[in-house]
Order: sequence, then C-alpha cells, then structure tokens
Amino acid sequence: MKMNMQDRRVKRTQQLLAEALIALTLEKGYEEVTIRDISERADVGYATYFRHYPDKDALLTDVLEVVLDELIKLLQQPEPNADPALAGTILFHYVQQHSQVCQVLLQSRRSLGLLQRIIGLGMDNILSDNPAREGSLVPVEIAAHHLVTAAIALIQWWLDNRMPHPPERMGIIYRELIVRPTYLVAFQGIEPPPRLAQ
Amino acid sequence: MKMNMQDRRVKRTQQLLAEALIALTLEKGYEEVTIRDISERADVGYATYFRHYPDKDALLTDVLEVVLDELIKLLQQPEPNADPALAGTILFHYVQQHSQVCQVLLQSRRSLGLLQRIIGLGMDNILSDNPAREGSLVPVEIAAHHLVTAAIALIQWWLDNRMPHPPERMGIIYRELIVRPTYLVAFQGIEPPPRLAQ
Amino acid sequence: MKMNMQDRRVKRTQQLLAEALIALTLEKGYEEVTIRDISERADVGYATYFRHYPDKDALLTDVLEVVLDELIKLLQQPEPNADPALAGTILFHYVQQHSQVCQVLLQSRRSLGLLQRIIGLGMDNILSDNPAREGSLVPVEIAAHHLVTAAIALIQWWLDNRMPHPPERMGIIYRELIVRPTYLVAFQGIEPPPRLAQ
Amino acid sequence: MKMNMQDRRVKRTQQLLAEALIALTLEKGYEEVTIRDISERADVGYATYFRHYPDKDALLTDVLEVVLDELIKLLQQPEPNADPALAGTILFHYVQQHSQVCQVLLQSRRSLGLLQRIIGLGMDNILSDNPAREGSLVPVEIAAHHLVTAAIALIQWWLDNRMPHPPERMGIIYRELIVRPTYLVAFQGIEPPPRLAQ
DNA sequence: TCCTAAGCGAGACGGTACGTCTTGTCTTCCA
DNA sequence: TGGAAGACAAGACGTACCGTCTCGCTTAGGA
Repeated sequence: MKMNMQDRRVKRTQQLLAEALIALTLEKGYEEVTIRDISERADVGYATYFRHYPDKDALLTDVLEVVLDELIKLLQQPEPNADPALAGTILFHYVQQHSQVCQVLLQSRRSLGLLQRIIGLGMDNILSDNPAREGSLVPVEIAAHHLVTAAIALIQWWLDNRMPHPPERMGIIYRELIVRPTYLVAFQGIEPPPRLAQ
Repeated sequence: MKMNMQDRRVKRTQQLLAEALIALTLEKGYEEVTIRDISERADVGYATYFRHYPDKDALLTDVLEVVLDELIKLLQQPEPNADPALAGTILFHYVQQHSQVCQVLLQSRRSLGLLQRIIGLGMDNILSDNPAREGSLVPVEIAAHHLVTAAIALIQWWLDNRMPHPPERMGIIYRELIVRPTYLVAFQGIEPPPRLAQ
Repeated sequence: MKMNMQDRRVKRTQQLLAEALIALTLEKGYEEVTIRDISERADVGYATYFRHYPDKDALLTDVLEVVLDELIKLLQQPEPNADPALAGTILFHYVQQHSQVCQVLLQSRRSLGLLQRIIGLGMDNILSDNPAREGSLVPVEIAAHHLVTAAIALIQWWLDNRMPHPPERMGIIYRELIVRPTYLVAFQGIEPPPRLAQ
Repeated sequence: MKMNMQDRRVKRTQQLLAEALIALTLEKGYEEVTIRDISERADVGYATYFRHYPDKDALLTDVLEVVLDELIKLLQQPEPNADPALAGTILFHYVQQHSQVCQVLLQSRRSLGLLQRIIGLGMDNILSDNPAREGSLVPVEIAAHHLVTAAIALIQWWLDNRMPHPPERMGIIYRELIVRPTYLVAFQGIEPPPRLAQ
C-alpha cells in the first residue's frame, strides 16, 4: 500500500475535517454544526470541503464508517457459545476507547441510516444463528431486535452517565439483563450461552 | 369553557397546521419539512405560522404534547402490582390508536427532548417504586432505563413492521421479554408482578 | 397610476440599487463591481438583490433602459429636414444632463446588446428616410452605420474629456464633421439638411 | 537567432494557447471564455497556463500584440500626401487577411486598453502632422479622434457583415466618408490629400 | 349602525448556509 | 529540468430557508 504525497495530503485534510466535525458535534450537536464551522476549525478552505465530501452527512458517514465496521465485527462473534458477558465486555471496552466517536454516532441516530445498518446486521447475525421456532412466546425477529437495540440503549446510558461502571461490569449487566432473558423466552430449548463465574 | 369566534378560528388554524405537519412528516421525514411546506399544505399564510408558533419545533411540541401527556399517564400505572402485560396491552392499544402521531414522535427522537422527557419520567416513576438495593446485580437506574427504552424500541419495531401482532400479544411480549427479567435481576426480593394466565 | 405601499417600497429599493450600481461603476468599472458591493452600498440585503434582478446585467439593463428609451426618441427626430445641428445640440444637452448614466452606458458596451440596439434603431430610422440608391459612392447601410457610430464616438470623446465644449458647439461639430459629409457622399441628390447660421 | 528544443516547445505551447483563445472567443465571446476552457482546448495543463501568462488578458495581449504592431505601422503612413484611399485599401487588405484576430481585437474593446492604445497612437500621429489651428470649425483633437474611431467602426461594420465589399472599395469609402470631410472641416488650408480617379 | 380590535393573506426584507464555479498559487510526479 | 496533474485558498455567485416586518382586508362583537 504505497502512498503518494498527494494522497497523504488528501488523507491529512480529511483527517483534519473529521476531527473538526467530532469536536464541533460534541460541543454543540451535529445539527448545529455548519460546513463553514468545520472548514474553519480544520483550517481548510470552505470550497475544499466539497472536493472531499458532497455533504455534511458524507463526512459524518466517512468518520463513522471505521468505527462501524469494527463494531460490526465485534457483533459477529466468531464463537456463538462463548460467554456473552465476555462479548459484552469486549464491546464496552471498545466503546470506552472510542467514546467520543460513539457519542457522535448515537447522536446522529436519525440523520443517517447508520444505526439502522448496525441494527439490521446485528439482527441478521442473530437470526442466522437462531432459526425461527413455532410456538415460541416471543417472535425471533422481536428477540433479535431487542438484543441489538437494548444493547445500544445500554451503551447510550453508559456514555450519558460518563461510564460510571467498568466495561467488565457492563458486560455482565448486558448478559443478565438482556441476553440470558431473551434466550430463555425466545430461544427456549436452544442451549443458552453458559454463565461464567463472576 | 366558552369560546369566542376568534378563539375558534385560532383553534382551527392550529389544527390545520398540526395535521399538515403530521402528514408531511410521514411523507418525507420531519427534517425535510419546511415551514413553507406546512403553511401551504394547511392553506395558511406563511407569516401566519409565526403568529402561532415561533419554531417548527414549537408546533411539533404542541402536536405531541397531548399524546405525550396521555402516554405519561399510562406509564404511571396506578396499581403497581397489576399484571404488567395488562399495562403493556393498554399501552400498545393506545399506540395503535395514535399510530401516526407516535411515528412522528419516534421520528423526532433527537430533535427535541420529548422522548428524553418520557424516559426521565418513566424512570422516576419506576425508581420511586423500587428503591436502590445494595449488592444488586444490576443497578436500579440501569434497570429503570432499560424498562423504558426497551419498551420504546419494542413500539418502534411494532410500528416499523406495520403492527403485525395485536396489542394483547405485544403486552405479553413486553412483560416476558422486558419486565419480568428486569425485576428478577434488578429488584430481587421485591415481589415481581404476578403472571396472568395467557 | 396608483401605487401600493409595497410597490413604493419596491421602487425605493430598486432606486437604491440603481444608484449604488452607477456610483460603483463610475468608481471602479462595471466588471469589478460585485453584487455584494451593490447590496452593501445600497444598504440592502444580499438576497434581496436577487428578488429584484436575476443578474448584475439585469440591473444594468433596467438602469439604462430609461435613458435608452429617451435617447431613441431623440434619435427619431420628428422633422427630418430640421437642422441636424439643432438635433445634435439637443442630443448633447441630454447627454450632459445624464452624463453619469451615459458614461456607464458607454462603458458597458460589450456586456449587453444595449448600444447595439441603439445603433440598430438609429440605422433603421435613417434608412427608412433615405432609401438605397444605385450607384452611390457609399452604400446607405454604411452611411447609416457611420452616422450613428461616429455620433457615439463623438459623445465618448466629449465625456472622456470632461465636456470641454458646450452642447451647442458639439451640435455644430456633429453636423459639420459627420452629418453633412455623409449626406453629400451617400445621399447625393437628396436635399442635405439646411445649414443654420453659426 | 537560434532556438533551443525547450524554446521551441514553449513557443508551441503558447501557439496552442493562442489558437485556443481565438477559437473560443469567436465561439462564445471573450468574457465567457475560461482559462480552464483554454487549457483544455489547447490540451495543456491548467497550471501550465500560468507558467506562460499571469492572466487571461495577458494571453490576449500577447495574441493581439503582433497584429497591433503591424496595424500601428499601417496607421503611421510614411508619405502623408499619399492617397488615403490607398492607405485605406492597404488597411482593409490587412484586416481581411487577419479577420479572425481582428474580430477578437474589436470584441475585446473594453477589457484592455488595446484599442485605446491604437486610438491614442493614431491620434498622435495625425496631430503631429496637423498642428492645431485657431478658429477652426472643428478642434483638431476631435478630428483626429474621429479619423481613428470612425475607421474602426467602419472595419467593425465590414467584419460584422462578412466583408461584403472588396478592400479597394472600402478604401475609397474610407476616404470619401471620413478622411476628406475631416480634412475639409478641420484642416482647411492644409492641402487635403489628392483624390485619385475612381 | 358604526367602529374598533383581532385574525389573517400577501409579500418585502435582512440574514445566513448551501453547493458551484473560477482564479491564481503551490507542491509533487514524471519523462 | 520543464511540463502535467491536481490539491488548495479565496471569494463571487445564485438558491433556499428562516423569522420579522408592514400593509390592507375581513369579520367579530361592543358602543
């Protein structure tokens, strides 16, 4: 992966824009941020912005894409029978390390389909492991939706409250409050993931 | 409560604006709706809009306030030991009857603090009934937050999927997937609400 | 000719814009003038400009149209046998009274077809009075073109040199240098306009 | 006067740019032509343009300079008593041979001082041969200005009408319509140039 | 019966963000 | 080493929306 001087320059400009967007979004909220704000904060010409991104959303998407892809990988746990508390802990660790970007991501809920994409992928992932069962008390689609959205809400609470508990504790809470109950009522008969010792 | 001709006229104008807002929001999303759109759709002068509301958000708030107040009453269950499935059923019935406004409400997530207000009130309500307990596996604030946000997510899924199940079934799902597990892991020792016969 | 308050206001704004355009054009030349310059000088919102004129040229056209129409009337002399020096004197008097606008008009030569329009109309006028004659030394179209463009060049010189001679003298020069010779060589046989005593 | 490979290359690039400018100016008018247009048409890098010329006007000046110098020589008639029709004929021959460049020159009237320069030089030339005389009906400056600008206007008409008459005829028209009358009314007493047999 | 107050339509206006365009500078790459 | 490629800053352009304002019309409800 070689890189021209030009490419490096482009990369740098985009990096500056990304940082400016994140900083400004955390300061006054995504909707209040102006493209002119971004370009001024990034010390970049106003018109230059549009050479890189057609929109404000395009930059946001580009910024979140990286985090998004990694999050999606985290959600696609390789070993389905691992302790979900472990998976949760990994997830919360990741969020903690990228807390600013995650805050921006959660704040931008409506404006792009990004969260929807996460939700959809997470649901697909869960549904492919847990086929629909007749007569179940809770439909699997609802269960899958619940697993993903409740996790997001939990992260939201955690970030809004300045991460008062360590990721390990959040992983356990995630398992006890969300994962195990959902498996019990929706995927009965399927072996619920084992409970690790606390 | 008598009403002048003038007052009646004002009421009518505001009604027209409210309907226009809801219709347009469902058509193209809240953010895409312009005040000019609203006034044209409502057959009302552009400047007249501002005689009634200073903002686009002000009209939205006004529109949602009614639903909001009723929803909050529903969340403030009078008998805490009633079957939560019943409460859920009532809730989903209500949502069904006001599905359009509820969709608008859920769509406007970020733009106003309305949902936040619901969440806060719901949490307060739950927390006042269930005092914090030392050594609980799941902190009560998280439990309360979960109870409210998971319910909202469940409603969201239901509306997005065109309400495929009747409110009664959703009430049961709400209880089994969310309420009972939460009480079990967060409010152990406190009597969990009784389970009605299905 | 009644006039609303609104119309009056519009008129006033357009008047302000027109004056700003003329002043700025005389200061730094038409091409250098910015729409933002104009609106600032006129104490008018930038966007307001576009509510009145789509272009910079549109305002210029509007400004010059009045002068243009009057000039065209002057060129369409009612009595074709009057002394051309008299006609010239009238013309130069008019130019003197509107010297600023005329300077702008002459400066804007290329940018709009306005002068071309004057030239065309002037030529038509002359040609309708002086039908083409076979065997003439100078074709009538060239004669007509000469009559108009030389007059314009004479005005240009006069304005560029700060009008050193009174309109009466310019009228005589116009007659002696341009009109009489042209009639002699192009419209021979047609009675040349009489020469007044100086 | 030897020439490097490099110099030849530079020359070639400038030639391409010059041709592109002329072609584009004839197509859509000088003001509408963009530097990017020129460089694309000339198959030359955009930035390369600026290595040769700082401006759009600089290229234009460079293009017109050659024609300009030759034209000025033509205007500086060596034998003042020659038949002006002959001089005119030579002038119109020259214009015919360089009609495209002359069209560009006339079109660029306002944008540079080029025509002004021609006018000034022509006037100087004429004034040096014809000293001011007291009591003349027409001031010599006006006469000189008229001789030059009317000639230009005549050329303009000729080019705009696709050169309908041969240069010889235009030379005679130039003499009869412009030169002789001017000498008669402004330089009386000075020997007017002889009239050739038609 | 008149007349005063209010709601309203119409639309000009100032302000500001947007996204596009062009100019002229600069730096890197390539033949 | 000179030209090609193209990123960049600066800033004008024309559009869209917002919120304010004034004007003039209509209709009410009291004098």
